[in-house]
Amino acid sequence: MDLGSGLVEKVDGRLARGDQTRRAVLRRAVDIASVDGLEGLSIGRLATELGISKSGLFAHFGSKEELQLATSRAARRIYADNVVVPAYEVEPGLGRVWALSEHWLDYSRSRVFPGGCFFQKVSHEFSARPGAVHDYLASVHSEWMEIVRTAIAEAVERGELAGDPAQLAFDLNAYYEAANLASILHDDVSGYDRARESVRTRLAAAVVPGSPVPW
Amino acid sequence: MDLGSGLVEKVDGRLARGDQTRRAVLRRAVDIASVDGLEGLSIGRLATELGISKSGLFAHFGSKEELQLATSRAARRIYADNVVVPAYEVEPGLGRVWALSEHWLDYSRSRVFPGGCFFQKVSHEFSARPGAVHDYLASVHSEWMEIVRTAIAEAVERGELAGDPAQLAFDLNAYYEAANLASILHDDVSGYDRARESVRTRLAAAVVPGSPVPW
DNA sequence: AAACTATACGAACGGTCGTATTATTAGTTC
DNA sequence: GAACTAATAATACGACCGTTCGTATAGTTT
Repeated sequence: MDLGSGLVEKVDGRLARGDQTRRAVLRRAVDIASVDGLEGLSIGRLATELGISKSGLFAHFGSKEELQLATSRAARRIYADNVVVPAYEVEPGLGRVWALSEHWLDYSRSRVFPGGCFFQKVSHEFSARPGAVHDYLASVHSEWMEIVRTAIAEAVERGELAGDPAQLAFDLNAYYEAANLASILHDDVSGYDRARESVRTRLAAAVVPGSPVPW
Repeated sequence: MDLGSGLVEKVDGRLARGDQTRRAVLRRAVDIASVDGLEGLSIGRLATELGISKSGLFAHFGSKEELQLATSRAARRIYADNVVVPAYEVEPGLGRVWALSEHWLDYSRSRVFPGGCFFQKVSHEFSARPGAVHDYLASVHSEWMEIVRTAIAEAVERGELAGDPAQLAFDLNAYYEAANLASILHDDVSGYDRARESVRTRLAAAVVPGSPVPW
């Protein structure tokens, strides 16, 4: 997963003033959007909460859609930092698949975004609408599913797992999403234990006998 | 599942004029909300699309929140008619569990609501917000999970399935939801086959040996 | 026929939305 | 310190939001 190295910095590493603002805006924007969605994220509200002017904020993005896209890109970055990067520190194979699951559930449970998984929220919001935001969110979804599928495929290649990687990736991701929704909707974290158990059972059923398991 | 027999009719079975309007409004409202959410469902837009006045429409509900609640109740009715009722025509046991899965996936695939499952959409929209709409959607979610869990528990009692009904219900529901999102986000129905396969495999692993299977 | 109720209408309210234009400030460079 | 540029603010616009009000029309009841 390319994290995008486009940090706009001055030569000495300090951020230009405009980028500080932009960064602060996006930090707040992803939090708001995870609760109220990308449409509920209004420019006026965002400016008020940050104590800056609406027009000044608007000048950074040029349009509402660009703000939504920038917010989604910022969220992807945070998502990558909290889920993908830590899992990639584990050796490829079953261990990494397990790490992906654990980090995903932790990422949702610990409310890295206050409204739960940012992409769950806004992907549903834009799922049936045309436009650049929909397309970007669909691409992030595909990218994520490919990451899970690849991790599983590596475990299969190593002889630790058996079965169709795409099918297994579908199942694991389904557990994550279901736990995320249930926990937010009912303000109850028990869904994460359910999901963890589902992941463990599903993986156990696909483990090649004799392989060591990470749980 | 109580479908609510509160049909407001005149003695001869004809609907009063106001209820005809109300019914037409809600029929359109659930479709709009399944695409653009319950916040994207604006009173002005709804009135324009139906060719009636904004104020006349508004008088039927009294507030935006009441319209959202009425829309959600109408959607629940449609959901029950398309998923729960047909499945309940099958004898309790593994067959009914399978029927629930098949009808759910059909309900989503056939776009009973143009934006996919109404409750998937709006549950995410209101998952992190307080209010009566959130509470109602949470109760519908619980009600649905209980329906699935009970159907599974009946199959366990009959000796057709083994395992924790709540855990199994969590898994099956997760497959439904994941298929729904993937199919809408990517405009691709292949997720339904994935989900069907996941359901079949998951149930097969829980079937008590010797029991006949419905697939 | 008269009285009453249910239903729908048009106009307007204050507020917020996204957006555009213009002015003012702050930072950097010579 | 002056000149220039980048960043932020001020102000305003038209559109739409949910909501309220007063009124007209249709249906029902007496």
